[in-house]
Amino acid sequence: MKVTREQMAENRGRILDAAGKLFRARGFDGVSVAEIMAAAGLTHGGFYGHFESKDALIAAALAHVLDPERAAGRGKSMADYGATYLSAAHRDDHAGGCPFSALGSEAVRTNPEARQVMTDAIERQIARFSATAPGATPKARRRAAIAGWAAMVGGVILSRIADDPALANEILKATKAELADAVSVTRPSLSPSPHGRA
Amino acid sequence: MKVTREQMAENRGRILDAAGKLFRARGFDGVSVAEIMAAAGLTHGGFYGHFESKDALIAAALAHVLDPERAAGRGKSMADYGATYLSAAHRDDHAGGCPFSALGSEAVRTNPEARQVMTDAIERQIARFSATAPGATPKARRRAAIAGWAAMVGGVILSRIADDPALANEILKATKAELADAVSVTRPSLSPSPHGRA
DNA sequence: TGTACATCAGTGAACGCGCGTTCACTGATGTAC
DNA sequence: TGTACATCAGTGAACGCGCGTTCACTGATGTAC
Repeated sequence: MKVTREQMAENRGRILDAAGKLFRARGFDGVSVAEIMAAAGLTHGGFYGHFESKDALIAAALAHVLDPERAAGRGKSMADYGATYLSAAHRDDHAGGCPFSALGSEAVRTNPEARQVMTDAIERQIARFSATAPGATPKARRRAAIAGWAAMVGGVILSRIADDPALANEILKATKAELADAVSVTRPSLSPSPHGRA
Repeated sequence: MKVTREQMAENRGRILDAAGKLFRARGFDGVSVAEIMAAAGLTHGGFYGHFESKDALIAAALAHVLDPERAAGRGKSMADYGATYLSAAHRDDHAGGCPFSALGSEAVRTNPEARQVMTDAIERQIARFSATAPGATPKARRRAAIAGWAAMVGGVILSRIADDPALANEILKATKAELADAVSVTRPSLSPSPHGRA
């Protein structure tokens, strides 16, 4: 049965929402097209009216989740962002959390469209962090932004792998603390009075 | 046709080698039992004489790759280890590289045995890095060891995702440089003359 | 505004395929004498 | 040391299942008049 154009657009959105959550929770290979469609309140046969293939959905779902218009914590500094990112709440929220920590090592092997979507998101994240990262020059701040982003992603992944809750929490806390120090501590450099944010 | 006990042990070793490489290169779901057996020079039917299931192989292959007796760069300081870890050579060597950067986000969803194997390896890595990480106290060094390890894992994963070679290499270089700085730079603290390694 | 009909979003059965796993069989091994 | 035979590692066909994808069909939509 045909459906209104608005209904169809809403259905597409629900497919993307469901795919974004399920992929992050269980991985690209851990979720079937039929499960995603069921989670969106539809039957699997209609899928190919919305997307060309499961691969195309992967790329579209990542673009949906990483949409800069909908990005979480947009006004936050790198330090604040890092504190939230490295929280137990974010670590435990696989389905709703960052796609890089949820799907990072799998994303390496997805299709070129999805890789491109993630590459753009990495560049955007670095550019955003560069504004509030520590350092006397734009170059130094960008460098700190990249290393900080790497520590966040690695920290959450390692914390999620760790079976022992104490170790898992320690990883989060340690990474968060080092990140906070890097941002707040004045690094000794050639110029004794740093020009970066104190 | 039966085979000598030594031959059987060697076959098991070849299965573990092949599984370790193929899983890192293509992911747990991206490789079939038959492919692993073929890579080990055997046919798939014999697999269940060596392992109870594919899940059991995943745990055994991770334990094999992460075996502390065979660990790479055992004598290296955290700084040296990080420089090698964050090299283009390691990033490009998916099959022979670190299982955490190759399989990190998938490992979160594997079986409890495999999780346990990886948890032990994380703890060992932290303990090892703690010996040469920067910091005035054991606590501070352990903290730096954890954050450094997180940055290494995250840095390689992000560099591998990045489709643009310039960005991919920049991520490696930036993370490596920040790590080197953290190790070499004397952090200002309450005590003006730091007790940690200079 | 009301009617007639072409369009097409969604349904659900069916497809072909590859996977993990099982099993009857083979023939070399290694033990008992 | 030599022989007879029970054991069992490896083979390859076969299994059942779930997956991505296709397709004939349905019936509400939305357009042409």
